[in-house]
Amino acid sequence: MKNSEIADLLDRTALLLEAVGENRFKIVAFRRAAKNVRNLSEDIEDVWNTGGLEQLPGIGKGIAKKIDEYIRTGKITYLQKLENQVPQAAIDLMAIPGIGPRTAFKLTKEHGIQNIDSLREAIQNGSLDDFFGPTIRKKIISEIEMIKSTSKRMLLPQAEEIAGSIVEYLKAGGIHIIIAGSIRRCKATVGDIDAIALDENAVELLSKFPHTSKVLSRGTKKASFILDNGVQVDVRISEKDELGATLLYFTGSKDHSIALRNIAISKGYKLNEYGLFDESSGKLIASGSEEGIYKALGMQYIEPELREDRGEIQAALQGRLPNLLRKGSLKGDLQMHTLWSDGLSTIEQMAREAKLLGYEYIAITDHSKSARLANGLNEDRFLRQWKEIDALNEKMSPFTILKGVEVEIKGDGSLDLEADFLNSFDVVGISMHQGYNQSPEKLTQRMIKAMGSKRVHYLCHPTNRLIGIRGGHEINMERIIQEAKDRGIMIEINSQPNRLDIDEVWARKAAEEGVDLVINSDAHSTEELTYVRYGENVARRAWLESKNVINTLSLNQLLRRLS
DNA sequence: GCCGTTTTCGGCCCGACTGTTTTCAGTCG
Repeated sequence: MKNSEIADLLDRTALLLEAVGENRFKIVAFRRAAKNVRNLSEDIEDVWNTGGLEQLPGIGKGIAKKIDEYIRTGKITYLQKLENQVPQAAIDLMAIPGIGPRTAFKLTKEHGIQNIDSLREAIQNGSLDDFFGPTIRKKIISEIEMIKSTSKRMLLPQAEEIAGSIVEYLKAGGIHIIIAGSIRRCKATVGDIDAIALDENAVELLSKFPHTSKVLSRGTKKASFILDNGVQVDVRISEKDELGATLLYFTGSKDHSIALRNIAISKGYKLNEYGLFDESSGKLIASGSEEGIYKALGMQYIEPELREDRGEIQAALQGRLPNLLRKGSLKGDLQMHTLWSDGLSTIEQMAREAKLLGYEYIAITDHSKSARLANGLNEDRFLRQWKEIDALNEKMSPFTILKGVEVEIKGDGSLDLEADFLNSFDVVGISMHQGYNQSPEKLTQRMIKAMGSKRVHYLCHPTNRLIGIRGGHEINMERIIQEAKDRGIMIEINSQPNRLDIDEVWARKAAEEGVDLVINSDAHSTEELTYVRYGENVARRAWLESKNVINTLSLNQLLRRLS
C-alpha cells in the first residue's frame, strides 16, 4: 500500500466536501490528514497493523476508520457516497481559475453543465447570462482557452530562469525585487513565481514586461500576471520595515505559515503579512526581519528549505533544529559520465572543470557493459580508461580522479561485472536501467540482492523517477534503507533536476536510520557538474547535516570510508 | 473532523482582490 494512494483519497474527499459546501474546517482536517500521510516515512499499512493510526497527527477516530476500511476492503463508503453526490464535471470545472467549489457545484447541479466544453457552449449561447455577469463570462472563456496550454508545475531550474529574467527586467527599471515562494524554499518543482517589491511601481512596470500576456488582478498591495509561457507571477508590495513579515508570509509554505500563526495565537499575538502584533493592544512586536519574528515567537530561525510544517516548528521551539548542510561544502562528486560511455566531455575536461569548482576529487563512473544504449564499458575498455585516469592523476595531483563505475543491476539482481573485477575500482555505484516492469516486490528483492554483492559503495537513484514523466518504482524503501544500514552502503541523492532521487522524505528517513548519503551530479557534461546544488537542496530539505553526506569528507577521509 | 499545560466543547490563520457588491460571498495565496 502506497501512502500516496491513501493521501490522494483523503485529498479527493476534501475536494468533494468542498464542492458540496461542507464545513470548511472539516475540509481542512482531511487535507491535513492527507498531507501527514503523504509525508509519513513509514508504510501506513504497517502503522495500521500496529493499531497506531489514531496516534498520527491530524488523524482521529473518523479518518482512522476510513483508512481502516480502505486497507481492509479497498473502498471507502463515505467517499463513494460523496462521489455519487458530486458530478465529476464539478471537479473538472474547478480546474478553471476563478471557478471554485461552490460555483462548480451550482453549475453542474442547477445548470446541467456536463464538462468544460459544455460550459463554454452555455456561456456563448447566452444561457448563463443570469448566472454570470459579462466580465466573468469573458474571463471564463479566456481561461478555458488558456487551460489547454496551461503548463504543469515546472522544474526548479526553469522557474529560476524565468524568475531571473523578471528580476533583471525590473532591475533595469530601477526596481529591486525578491523572489519568495517555493523557489526560495528550493522545492523540486514550482507552480508559480512569487515576488516581493518595495516599490509599487513594480506592478506598472511588470504589466509592460514584454513576456506579460495578461493581468489577472491588480490592487495596491498585490497583483498577478500571466506570462506568455503560461506561468503565473504574483507580486506583493511591501514596506521596508515590514519586509520580514512579508517575506515570511510569501515564502510559505502555506502550512508552515498557518502553524506559525497558531504559535503566535498561543502566545497572545497575531501574525500576518504586516508583522507580529500583540493581540490585545495591537502593538507591533516585530516585522522588519524574519529572524526577529522567529525570535519574538521564542524559536530558532528556520531556513526556508525547512518550512514545510514537517516538524520544524516544534524543533525550533525546542532549539533542536539541525545544523543544515551548507551549500557549496562538497569536496567532491562521485558520479559522472564521459565520452567513454554516454557523456559529452572527456575525463580531463570533467576533471579540470571540477577542479575549478573547488573540488579535491571526483569519481568517473561510466556505465558498465550491459547498458548498451549508453555505450557501457566492458572489462577491456575499463582497463584502458584506467590508464588514462592514471596519467591524468599524475598531471593534476593533488587533485584526484577516482576510478568508479555505475554498474548495472541485471534482471535477477546480479551485477554485470564480476566481484574480482569490481575490487579494482575505487568506488562502485549500482543502479537499474532496465527491466522496470517487474512487480514492486520483485524490484525490491532485486535491489536487495544486488546490495549483497561484495563490493558496493552506494545505490544510485533508487526509484528511477523522472519528475513529470514517470513516478518512481514502488519499491519498499524502508527495507532498502534497512539493508543499506546493515551493509554500510550509502544512498545517492542524484542531483539531476528531473530525478532528485532519493527524495527529501526518504533521504531524511535514511539519515535518521544512520545511513550515509552521497550527493552526486550524475553529470553527462562539464556544464552539469553544478547540478549538485539541486542535490544540496534536497539534502537541506531532508534536514541533513554535513556529517550525513559522505562527499563533504576530504579525500583521505573518503578513501578510508570506501575501503 | 481534529484537538486541548487555560478547553472533551467550541474553537479552527489571515488578508487582498473581484464583481455589479451598497455590506459581502467567493476565490485565491
